[in-house]
Amino acid sequence: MARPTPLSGFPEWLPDGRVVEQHVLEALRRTFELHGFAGIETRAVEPLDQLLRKGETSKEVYVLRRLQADEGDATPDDRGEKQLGLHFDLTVPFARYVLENAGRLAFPFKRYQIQKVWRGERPQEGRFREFVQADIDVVGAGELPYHYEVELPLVMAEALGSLRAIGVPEVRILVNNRKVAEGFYRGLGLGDVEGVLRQVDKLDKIGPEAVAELLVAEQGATPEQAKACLELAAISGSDASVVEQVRALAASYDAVTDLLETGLAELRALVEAAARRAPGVVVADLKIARGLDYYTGSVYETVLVGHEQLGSICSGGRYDTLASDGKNTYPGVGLSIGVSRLVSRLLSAGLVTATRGVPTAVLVAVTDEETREASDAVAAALRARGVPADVAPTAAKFGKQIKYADRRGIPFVWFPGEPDQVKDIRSGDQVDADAATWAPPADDLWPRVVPAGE
RNA sequence: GUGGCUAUAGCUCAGUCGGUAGAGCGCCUGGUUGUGGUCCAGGAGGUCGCCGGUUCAAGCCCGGUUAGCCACCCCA
Repeated sequence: MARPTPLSGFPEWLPDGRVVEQHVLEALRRTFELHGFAGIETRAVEPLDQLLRKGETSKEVYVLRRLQADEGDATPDDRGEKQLGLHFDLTVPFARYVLENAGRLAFPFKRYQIQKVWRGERPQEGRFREFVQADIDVVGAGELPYHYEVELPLVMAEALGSLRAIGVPEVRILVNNRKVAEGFYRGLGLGDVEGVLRQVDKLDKIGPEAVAELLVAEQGATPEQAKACLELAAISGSDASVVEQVRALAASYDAVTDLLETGLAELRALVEAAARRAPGVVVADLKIARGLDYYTGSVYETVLVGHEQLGSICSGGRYDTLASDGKNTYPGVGLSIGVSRLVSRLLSAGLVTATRGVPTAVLVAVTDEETREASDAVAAALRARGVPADVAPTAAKFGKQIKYADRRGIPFVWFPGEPDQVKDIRSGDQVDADAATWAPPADDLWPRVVPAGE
């Protein structure tokens, strides 16, 4: 078979990268559980019509097809079967799960879900077609108290903060409130809120002049309305003063609306709570607009400080109708971490490293094949006491056996003998040892993830 | 989906004016009788992405194709 070429957008890490990824996943799971989120996993596929319903904005969905189903067969639709697609986020499957199990769940329901998702997009650095998301949501039956919109981003701040120890950069959670943007634009007399937001979102890329031109050309705004939009987008800060700035700006354009006031009250509550509980992490930024198609309240976007170009690594928001069966609606709020995007940057930028790519802490050397059993016995004794041990593959010269360990980052090589000896191949120290009692230093027992350079 | 760039050894890459391939790293062996990393000597390893064209001759020029990278779009 010819050598396979890598498939772009379907990332695969080497063993030491996987160590990093698993550490990240483990840390996130722990924080989520500390905050009372229950873990679930949903199937990889959903009916295609369900997948396309939500953010119908040209979601690239991978469709599932049976190889045996050739052209002669009726299409699934003809047979009354549902076309299936791989899910492209965890929110849509969760909404379906909530409806399906509403009678057996207790609301408000807090859940986390860490799974792969698939999107048929053009890959780039940090943009994948298959990637892992770590998602937390709270969903209520009929109602969902506002304070969850404050708490969820703080849980994420804590989760990402727990990764600082391994060298993950500081994060900044940028927040906005859809009611503020919508109330302001409507107050100005601009009806196409989403259209305006889409243009404003380009600010960082094309600059204020170009955005103003687009607002006039594409959204039919007057130059004055465009100017007001840019002024709103320019407001940011981490305390309640941003609320006053927005209100003053709106007043100056005579654009204060009830919706705006509602949104400002919510934004104020979020910013004030965040300033107390996670100082410096949450920043109100009135130009945050993305994903607003179904968000109805707070929206969040998270960047790694110093890696803003990577884009958001954790986004989400409040939606009044996460799910609805016609009779009952289930409002929710949630955020999702792009684990693959985060991990790929950690690895490619050399921010974190694994101390080794194999679990093995001790390689037991084999003197000759006749005495391999003695080496096996040593390994068994070590494993019985929780020390990951491997036995050399061949009774090669000891130099080669040491090299085998060195190549893999295994810190200790064990030499059976009278008495046994164990060598720390980093320092070269070699001492007598007994497999029934010897243990490596705690730091060497399992692979660890540490900031690069340590 | 749109645009630009790239494709040569396991990896990173050179390859001039068209004349049937090189380096570094890695890998294997040895430097004498069981202890790696440095050093020295030797060695293995390539249908130059694929298909076609021009030419006496193509890694090099032309067309196509596939894949990868980057930007846009959008997003985690």
